[in-house]
Amino acid sequence: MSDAPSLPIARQQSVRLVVERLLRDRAVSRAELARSTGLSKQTISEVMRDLERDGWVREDGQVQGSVGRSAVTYALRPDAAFVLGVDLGGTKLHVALADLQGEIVAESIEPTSGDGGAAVVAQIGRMQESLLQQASVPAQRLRGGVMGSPGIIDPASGSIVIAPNIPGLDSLDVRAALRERLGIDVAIENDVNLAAIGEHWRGNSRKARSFAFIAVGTGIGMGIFSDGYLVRGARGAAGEIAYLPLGGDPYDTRGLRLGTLETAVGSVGIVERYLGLGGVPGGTVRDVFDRLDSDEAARVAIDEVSRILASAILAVHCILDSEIIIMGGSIGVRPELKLRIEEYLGRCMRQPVRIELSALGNRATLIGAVGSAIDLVHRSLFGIGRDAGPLALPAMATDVAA
Amino acid sequence: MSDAPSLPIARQQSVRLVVERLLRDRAVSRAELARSTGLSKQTISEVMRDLERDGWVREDGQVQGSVGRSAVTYALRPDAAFVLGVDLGGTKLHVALADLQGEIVAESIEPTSGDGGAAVVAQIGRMQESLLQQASVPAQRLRGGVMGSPGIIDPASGSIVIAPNIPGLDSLDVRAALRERLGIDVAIENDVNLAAIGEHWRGNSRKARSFAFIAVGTGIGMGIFSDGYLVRGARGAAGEIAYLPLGGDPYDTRGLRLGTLETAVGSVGIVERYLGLGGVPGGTVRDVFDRLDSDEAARVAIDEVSRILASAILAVHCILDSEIIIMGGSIGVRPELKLRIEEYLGRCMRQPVRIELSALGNRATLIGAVGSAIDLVHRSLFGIGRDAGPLALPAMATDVAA
DNA sequence: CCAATTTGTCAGGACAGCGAACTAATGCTG
DNA sequence: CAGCATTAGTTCGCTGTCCTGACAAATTGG
Repeated sequence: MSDAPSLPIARQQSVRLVVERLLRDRAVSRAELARSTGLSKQTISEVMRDLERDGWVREDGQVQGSVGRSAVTYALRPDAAFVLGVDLGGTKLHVALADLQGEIVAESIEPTSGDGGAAVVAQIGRMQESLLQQASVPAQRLRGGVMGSPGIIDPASGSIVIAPNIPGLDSLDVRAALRERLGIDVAIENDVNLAAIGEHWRGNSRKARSFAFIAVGTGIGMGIFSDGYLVRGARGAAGEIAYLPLGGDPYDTRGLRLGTLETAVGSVGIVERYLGLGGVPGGTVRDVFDRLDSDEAARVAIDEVSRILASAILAVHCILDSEIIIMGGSIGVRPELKLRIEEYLGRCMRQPVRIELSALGNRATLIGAVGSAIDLVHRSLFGIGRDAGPLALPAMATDVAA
Repeated sequence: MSDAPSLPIARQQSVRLVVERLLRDRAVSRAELARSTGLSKQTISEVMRDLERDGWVREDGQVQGSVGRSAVTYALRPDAAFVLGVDLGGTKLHVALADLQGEIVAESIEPTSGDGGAAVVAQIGRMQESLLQQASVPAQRLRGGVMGSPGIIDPASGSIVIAPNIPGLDSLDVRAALRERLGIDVAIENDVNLAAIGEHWRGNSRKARSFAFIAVGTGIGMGIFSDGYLVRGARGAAGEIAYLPLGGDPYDTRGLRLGTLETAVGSVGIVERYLGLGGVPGGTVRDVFDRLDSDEAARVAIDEVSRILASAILAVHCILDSEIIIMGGSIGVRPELKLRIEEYLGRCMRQPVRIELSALGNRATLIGAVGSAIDLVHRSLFGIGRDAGPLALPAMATDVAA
């Protein structure tokens, strides 16, 4: 905090090099730091003295080299700062408090307030205070946060353009309101994009620099990583595959309104399809899946949905050449669906793309929010990867690439 | 050249700041540089003295401020270094020699040698020597090059994985062979990607940070920019929209082999479609377009192609949220096609994406190669934007964003 | 217990960058 | 036309980072 603004450029650079190294390996000795950064031993000593004085690092054990004096190793203090991750859904509001290592120290879920944007901001504020108290974290240690929300977020301003589920959220300057109420800067990002970030950080696409996360549930959406960077698009609407012209006629007015693909494979579409095939009325998507083995209509319906999803994945893969596709969302994580999609993919691709189920399930957005928040805090404190835009996450804590 | 390796980090940083500013505005005074970089006047003076001594910049006129002493302005010397741009097509080989400002000082076209990869490399070598002589440029001033080729280029190694038109090119280490023969480092990139870079640099998408360049000709391909970066994909196959599951059945074996979309709207597909509608046999795509007003079969055929292309553009736009779509390639640049596509887009999108024709035509790849080569040389000389991968072009000369 | 090796600190020097004072050039004004 | 305000660019002295080299401290192996 006190160092970033005032320190001269040269020292900032040195600090940055040291911190970047410390982010990769938990415990590093001063001598090792000197070797790997190319700085001299004294420079390292000085930097470490300052970092330790300000509470950013601490001694963390020793290391016995085969011969010679043993070295004291240093590690970042996970409790040097904390971040807030928020998953704002239409029905549930999930807030987590985590330290700089990504360890969640407190979290809570509440039904989302139905009284509009300002009430939701106040609710988040109350939950934040409760979590801070619960984990005995002083408020000034909280250094930033990220909130995921359905809808479209303008990449330039970071404000919500379209918020489908929460009335009055798009008319409010949520970011300013959150800063006012919480006392920290909170970046806002599309929930599916954050889920993709979560899977990249702690999930099933950790090693992939190019992948897509497809969420199939009530609606359908996608988060895209390309070369390790989140793809947002010109207006923050990249990955809105609800409107893909597959599974129906894109010139139909209904597809124009709700999205052709979403109409075909969203939860409403699946149930309608099942009924159209003579299925038993009065059930949900869950029931359709449960009847897969006994009910021919269910089998055919899910088969058709899988076929459409496979062609959507083919389309995505053609355009993005992703290394892996992660399936998420309440419907997307069903293994029965994955099996069928893989079968169809085998019939329309020479080298079918790898499909994996989300490892984080309904926590993906929350974990992505925490990960992004940690990255943002690192960036603001040490200027790491400052050339990259916010939430680009190329130098993320777990990114092992040199 | 001689400065980059030996200079201390702080000075390199200063030089980099100065050069980045000079790349944006042609002529800048020292006082202005001091203000915009935040460095002190003396530091600027010293940096400029060194740069001028080494031949990178020169005095370039004066400027009259409304009041006060007039300032001497400096500009980068365009002739400080030269680059080679190569467009390697299946039938034509196009090579250009350009200075650091992107001014092409000599260029030539030859039929591509039919004797395979090694012969092509030798041919490029001969053309390079001829161009250097023609423009009286000493060989040591040539500092780098970029070559565009159809096929898939591995993003990690930069070598050609699949080269459809030139036999023996994929088995050869083209990059090493070119370095050996030309004496410079030559990066290789997909031709459509380079065309997209060309349009971004000097064409119709100059201000767009997210756009797609779609080339429709014998085949169909796409180059993608997202947030100012070229999207390559995991294996360099991003933008291979030939396989999009539109305009046909993706589970058909023919679509699997040739690509569903390409089968439908490639030149062969257009002619076949025209014949199937009862058109006059024995013509080319050009003839079909020429008969648009007189021949009902031609009108319907082009209409259907436009409808399919519109849905492809819709698919691309859903996934990428591009600001603008540039149409290129021998078929893609036809205004008749653009008109019809726009009509269909108006019927399947609430806010139709902007469509523009390529401003560079069949020179797009060559110009993109020159632009990337200049960017690479800037990068290697001054370490500009070193965090970004090769050819990412975020700090390109014409990029006005701060 | 000593030699070898590695860790970490203590000086001294080199140098980039800054601030302030100063000189130089230009336009405006009385 | 002289003087003043303003801007451009230089010289000088200072601060602070970083490096080299020497040295003390700690640890292992013989």
